[in-house]
Amino acid sequence: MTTLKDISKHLGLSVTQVSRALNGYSDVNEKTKKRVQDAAAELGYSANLSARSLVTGKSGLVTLIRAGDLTGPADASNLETISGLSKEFYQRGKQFVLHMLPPGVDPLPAYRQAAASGSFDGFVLIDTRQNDERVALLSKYDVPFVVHGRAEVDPSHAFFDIDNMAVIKQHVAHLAKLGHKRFAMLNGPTGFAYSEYRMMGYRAALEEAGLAFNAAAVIHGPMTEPHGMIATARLFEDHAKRPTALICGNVHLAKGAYTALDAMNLSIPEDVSVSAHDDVLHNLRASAFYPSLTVTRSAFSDSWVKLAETLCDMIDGKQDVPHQVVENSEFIARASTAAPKL
Amino acid sequence: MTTLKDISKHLGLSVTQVSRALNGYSDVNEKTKKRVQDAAAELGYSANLSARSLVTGKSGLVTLIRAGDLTGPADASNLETISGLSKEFYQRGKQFVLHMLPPGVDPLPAYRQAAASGSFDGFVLIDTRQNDERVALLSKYDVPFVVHGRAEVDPSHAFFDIDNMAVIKQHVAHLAKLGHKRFAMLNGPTGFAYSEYRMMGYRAALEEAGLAFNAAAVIHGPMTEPHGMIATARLFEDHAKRPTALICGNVHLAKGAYTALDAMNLSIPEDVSVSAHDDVLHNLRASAFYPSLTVTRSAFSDSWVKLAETLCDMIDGKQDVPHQVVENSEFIARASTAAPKL
DNA sequence: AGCATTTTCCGAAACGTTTCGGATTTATAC
DNA sequence: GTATAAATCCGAAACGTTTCGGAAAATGCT
Repeated sequence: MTTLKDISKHLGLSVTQVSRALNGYSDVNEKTKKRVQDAAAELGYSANLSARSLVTGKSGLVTLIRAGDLTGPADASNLETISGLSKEFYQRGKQFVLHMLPPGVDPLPAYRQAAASGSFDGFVLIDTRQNDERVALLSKYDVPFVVHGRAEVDPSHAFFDIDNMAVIKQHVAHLAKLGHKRFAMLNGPTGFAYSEYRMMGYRAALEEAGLAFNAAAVIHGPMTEPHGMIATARLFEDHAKRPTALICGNVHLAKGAYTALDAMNLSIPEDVSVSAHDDVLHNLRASAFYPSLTVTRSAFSDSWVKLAETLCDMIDGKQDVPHQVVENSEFIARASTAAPKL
Repeated sequence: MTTLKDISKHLGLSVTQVSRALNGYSDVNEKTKKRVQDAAAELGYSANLSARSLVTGKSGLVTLIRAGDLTGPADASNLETISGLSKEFYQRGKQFVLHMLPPGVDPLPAYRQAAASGSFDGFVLIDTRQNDERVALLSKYDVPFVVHGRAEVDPSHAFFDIDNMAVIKQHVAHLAKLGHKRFAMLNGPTGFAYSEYRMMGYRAALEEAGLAFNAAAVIHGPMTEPHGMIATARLFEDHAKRPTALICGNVHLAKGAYTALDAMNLSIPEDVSVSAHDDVLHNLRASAFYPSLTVTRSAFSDSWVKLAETLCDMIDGKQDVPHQVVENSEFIARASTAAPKL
């Protein structure tokens, strides 16, 4: 393993200058800078991270800790999460440590230990619930962390989120303008901040449109295709009270809804208008639906970029950058929504 | 962050003794050992991993480096790979660092840099090709690594693999015994060691059964359901030369084969016997096929346990444990194979 | 008591990097 | 040519841990 000393001996320079040359300091001659870089490349030098960590106090490690029950239908997005984060951190020079716990294990002790050891520069929190205890824990240890979504309604922590209230408002407004009066929504599971935000947006938008809110027409549950199918079937059970507009939390739910509606001989958009929020996952494209699906769109993958960027900024002590980012979603009207039949 | 020095001052001991006490050395009095441990707990001490790494030369980090084009149909197994490895290493006290490269990027430079930096105690290699350059690279740097599958026909590196020759031999033997004479096989992509091993097993088993090998009846390609469908359709195009037995590289291929055969009005097992190798992935269960699928079975998840175990043994310098493990697969005859029609 | 052993402890060096303060060289101005 | 400023370099200390070699204290043996 080549060290700075090796390079310094090889070039007749001091270790100091070699270090400064490689780290791009301004007080080293451009010529020697190049010489050093060439020598480093030639000797295959790569900095020893432990040594660097020791003196800088930063380990260069960030981590994601999760319970390992990732074998469900959300597989694909989980893989995108993990690989997306890894990729982003890698490009920013951080090592991404993945801690997958055995299924069903409470992750909190693992978080506590990781935080106490001080071995990690930062944490990424995903799948956060409202008032998530992990937020309190990491705050106590005063270690940087960034949250996907928001853990509270008015959080003090760094986060990246989409404007979930606005998302649903766009759907309702679009459908109300088309003339719909009987709405239904397939929301995510209760307890997650995004579900609550969407619920708030739903109620507010209905009120704004002068429509009554019907609690029975909102079903909370996992955002999967099977659940979308089952829940849709339940929503349309009672012929008398059938909604004419169905808003789905994501495209998987919408996919299930399509199947269920088809099975019930209801056509889209003639009998029912369907719209959804589209996270732009690779394995299910909203534009490939038939009829093509009206959506609000915010690429899931944007999150990783922002989350990584924010966390790195926090670690590097940049104060002037915003640590709370709310992204807006684009509304795309397609063929799955139309005016209701009279 | 409390350090050894803090504890030593607090107790009036030397840093040396505190270190040795915490690491359970025998040359420290039991009484002081307890005193030190209590003080450590009281002060919330947790060893600085960077400092330890620097002197021991072991970082406690193991890594998996991959090109990030994981958005294809193999998603689920990739997630199982990653989460499985992470879990196993975590339980063995190693930090699992995931390096996901942007899609299409040559991973070799990343491997070189990671190996040269000496920051990692070990590497896990998956999706290895025959004579994989990564094996040569890591061998050169003399850093421990373990391979899923084998990168050469008679490798010198540590690996965990299933006996792919025997796998196919079991299929052929079973089907030949039932009376089949016209075989076909959907194999994995060329260039991968397991595909080659399976090919060897296929040829050897046919010869053993006194049957001729027909090159046109073997199709190499991605082990996905769509490819299984397309390849099967092609194999059964020519009515005159239709095989009566089809061996599939995995259950996804088999799934595609089922669909294609159904579309061609060929029934299983009356017209065609189908069997496959089953990696026991969570998202597609062989026993849930209709008719239920005859398989050789080796749980993919066993690999992570063995790979992690082996790599940790190598890192800790255990010489007496076997570093090359070939697992046998269980053969399970089910309803998808039967004697051919006369 | 004197000596040998064992037990228990400690000082100092080392790991590879960054960084502080200052030293040396080179360029600029008069 | 000299004084001053700028550019370029370097020695030494520090980060927190482990470990080598040996020292001190306790114990055992005659």
